[in-house]
Amino acid sequence: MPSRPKVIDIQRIKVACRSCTLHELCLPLGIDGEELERLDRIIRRRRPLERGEHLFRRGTPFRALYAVRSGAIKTYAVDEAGCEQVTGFHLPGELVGLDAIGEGVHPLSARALERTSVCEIPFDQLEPLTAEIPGLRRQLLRLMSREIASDESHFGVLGQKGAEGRLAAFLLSLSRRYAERGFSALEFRLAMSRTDIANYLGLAVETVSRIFTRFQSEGLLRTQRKLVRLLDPARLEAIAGEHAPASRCGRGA
Amino acid sequence: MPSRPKVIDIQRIKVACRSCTLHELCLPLGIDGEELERLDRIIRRRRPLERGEHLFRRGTPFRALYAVRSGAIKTYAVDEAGCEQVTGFHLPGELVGLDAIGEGVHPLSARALERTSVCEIPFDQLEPLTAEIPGLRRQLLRLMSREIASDESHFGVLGQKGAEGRLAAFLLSLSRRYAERGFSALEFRLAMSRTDIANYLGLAVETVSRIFTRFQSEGLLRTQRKLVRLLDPARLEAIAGEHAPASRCGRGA
DNA sequence: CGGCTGCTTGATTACGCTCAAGATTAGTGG
DNA sequence: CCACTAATCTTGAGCGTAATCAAGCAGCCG
Repeated sequence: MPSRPKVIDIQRIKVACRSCTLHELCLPLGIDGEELERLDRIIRRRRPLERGEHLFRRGTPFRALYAVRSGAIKTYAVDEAGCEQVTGFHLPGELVGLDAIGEGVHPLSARALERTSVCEIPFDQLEPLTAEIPGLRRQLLRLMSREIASDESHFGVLGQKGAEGRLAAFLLSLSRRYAERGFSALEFRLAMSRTDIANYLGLAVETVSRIFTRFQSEGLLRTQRKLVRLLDPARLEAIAGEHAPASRCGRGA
Repeated sequence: MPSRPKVIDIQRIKVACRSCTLHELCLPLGIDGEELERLDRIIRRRRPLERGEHLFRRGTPFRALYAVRSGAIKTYAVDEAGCEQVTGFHLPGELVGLDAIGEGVHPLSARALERTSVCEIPFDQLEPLTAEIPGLRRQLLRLMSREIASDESHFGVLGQKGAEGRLAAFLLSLSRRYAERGFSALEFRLAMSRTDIANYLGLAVETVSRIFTRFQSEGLLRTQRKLVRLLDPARLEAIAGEHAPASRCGRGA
C-alpha cells in the first residue's frame, strides 16, 4: 500500500523512543545510546486507531506487544453468551498484550476508546533482544510484574469493597496514573463510558451513575459528562479504603 | 545451624529438577542437559514450611522466586483496617513472588496452608541466567504471562458471576489444575478453609457453606469436610458459565 | 430535525450479608 | 485414651445493598 509515505516518515521521526515523553514509563526506561537505537529499530508505528477500532481480537495469534502512545485502549473478554467483561483500561506508556505470551494467542480483545496511536513491538524480535540488553530484559520483567501486582490489587477492590469504594478506588487509580504522565491529578477526561466503568467494577450502570451523583452532591467531585474534577481526594481515599460488605476481617489457616 | 545435614542432602538429591515430577509445569520446562544443571545449581531447597508458617511477608525485600514443590501456599494482602484479602492459592509447580519483581518488595504475604516444600530461586542469579539460556528466558515470560491471563479471567468470575457461579468456577479451576499435576480431576482435598475460599471469591463464609450444601443436595458433588468429589462436572461448567447479576450484555464504545 | 445512544432517576425485587446459635471436628493436656 | 477447648463449618431468620425493570432526559450523529 503506497499511501502517504511522507506522513508516516514524519511520524517515525517524531516518535522515536529517545524523544518520546513516555520514555520514563515505557519499555525503554533505563536504556540509552546504541541499545536504545536497537530497540527503536524493531518498533513499528502504524496509523492511529479510530475510536472503536480493534487493536486485536480474542483468539488471534500473538505477534507483538503494543505500547500506547496517546489515547486509550480497553481490553475485554466475551464469554460464550456474548457477554462482555472489561478487564482493563490502558493509558499512554502502558503495554497491551502481555497476557498473550504464554499461549501465543490473545486471550482478550483490545479496542480503542478514542483516537489512539500505539507502538507495535514484534515479539519475535523483542525476545532475543532482551538477551543482549540487560536493561531491556529487566524492564520487561518489571512491567509484567507490575501488571500482576496491579491485577492483584484490583481483586481487593472487586472482592472487598462496596459500590462506592469501587468507584472511588477507580477514580483515584486514574488520577494517579494521569499524574504519573504529567497530567492533572485532579481534573481529567474519562475516555470510557459509564457502561465500561460499571462493567470493569462489577456493577450495574445505574449504580455507577447514582454514585457519581451522590459523590457530586456530597462535594467530593464535580462531573460534567466525561470530565471529572476531584474536589476532595482525601475523603475519596477514605471511601476507597472502606471494605463495605463481607468483611469479617478474620484470618484463615 | 548444623541441624540434620544428612536429611537436607538427601532432599537435595531427590528434588533435582531433572528428576522432579513437576518438570513439565515449572520453570525448567524445555530446558535440559547442561543448561538444566546450571539452573539447578542456583536453586535452594529449604526445610518444609509447617502449616500456617509464612514464606514471606508483605513489605519484605524481594530476594527470590519460589516454586511450590508439594503442599499449597496462599497469598494475601492485609489492608489498613487489618482486613485480609486472599489473592490466590498456589499448587505444586506454580511460582510465587512474581508480583515483587517490579518494586523489589513483596506486595503480598504468603503462608503455607499445609506442610509445604518450596524451591527457592534467588532472583539476582536467575535474572542473568535468562540472558544465556533462551529456553529459561522464554519459560519465565510464559509463566508470568499466564499469571496475568489467569488473573484476568478471575476478574470475570468476581465481576460477572453470582455466588454459585463463583464457587463452581473455583472448583473447576482446582480440578483442572490437579488434573494437570497428575491427580484426579474429580476427587481432591481442599487445602484451604471455607473462610479462605469465601474471601478469595468475594463472598461470606456462610454463603460458601450454603452453596456447598445446595450443590450436594442437587447431586453436583459430594463433600465431607475438606474432601470434594465432583459428580457432575458438566452441570458445574454450565453454572460457572452463567453470568448471574449485573449483565446487560451490552458493549460500550 | 429526528433518531440514536448514553446517562440519569425512580420503584421494586432479590441475592447475598449480618447476626445468632448449634453441630462437627481438630487440637491439647490431663 | 478421653475430656475439654477452640476452631471451623453448617443452618436459620431478617435485613440491606445493589440489581432489575421502566421511563425520561440530554448530547451527538447523520
